[in-house]
Amino acid sequence: MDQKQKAILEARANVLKAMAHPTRLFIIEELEKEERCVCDLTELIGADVSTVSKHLSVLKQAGIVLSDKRGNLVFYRLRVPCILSFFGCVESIFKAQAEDHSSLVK
Amino acid sequence: MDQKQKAILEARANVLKAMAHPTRLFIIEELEKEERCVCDLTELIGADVSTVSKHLSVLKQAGIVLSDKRGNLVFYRLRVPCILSFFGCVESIFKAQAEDHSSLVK
DNA sequence: TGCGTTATTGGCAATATAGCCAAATAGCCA
DNA sequence: TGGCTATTTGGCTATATTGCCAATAACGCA
Repeated sequence: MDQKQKAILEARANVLKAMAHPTRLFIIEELEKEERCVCDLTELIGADVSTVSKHLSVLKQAGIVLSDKRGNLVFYRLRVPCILSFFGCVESIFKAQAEDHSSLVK
Repeated sequence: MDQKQKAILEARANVLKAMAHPTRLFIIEELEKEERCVCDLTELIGADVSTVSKHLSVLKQAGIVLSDKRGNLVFYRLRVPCILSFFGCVESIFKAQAEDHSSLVK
């Protein structure tokens, strides 16, 4: 693992780490539909505003979302449209697990 | 966020969390090429065997890899082939970041 | 059987993360 | 300006993660 490769792997890991939380995945799914203000997301998530704000800042730091202040509200949106296409693969992991279990039952 | 959705998001987050470490991403890349024993991976990574073993067990727990003991060696391989296709999207995040920076410089 | 090799597990210290409350900040409008 | 709303930040505690060393387990071979 040379230095350059290490840097690439760290950068990728940072993006994944930012996504690796249920609340943040939820936010990503919501923003996939349309941009949202912090207040809407807070309502949907049902946690403290400060908690939601911190999750958003993690996503922003990782380059996953962009924010846009308009008047009193801050709107967030996805920076790249592809994030969710990620999950075809993740789902195939679950499928493989299910198959393994069913073969145990046989 | 109902209970069912929450469970799905948690399951996905677990897979991402398992991937979200430079060493584990490296392992995934190596296993994409071919299966590997713990000793080879340890050599390539340059950490303590116990550390590598624990990373592997995180990947296994998450359903990302499978292991196979043959004689004295334990070989690991990817459970699903698509893991790395993940990164087209991640890379597009970096690209977007680079573009933003260059537009600042203008 | 006993030794050397490979891998996993337990335990520990250092560090990072999550979520809440409270305080600070920013913008609107009367 | 003063008060109201929306958001971010600081501070705290609880919990999780990382990586090393030491101990244990599993296997092959002399």
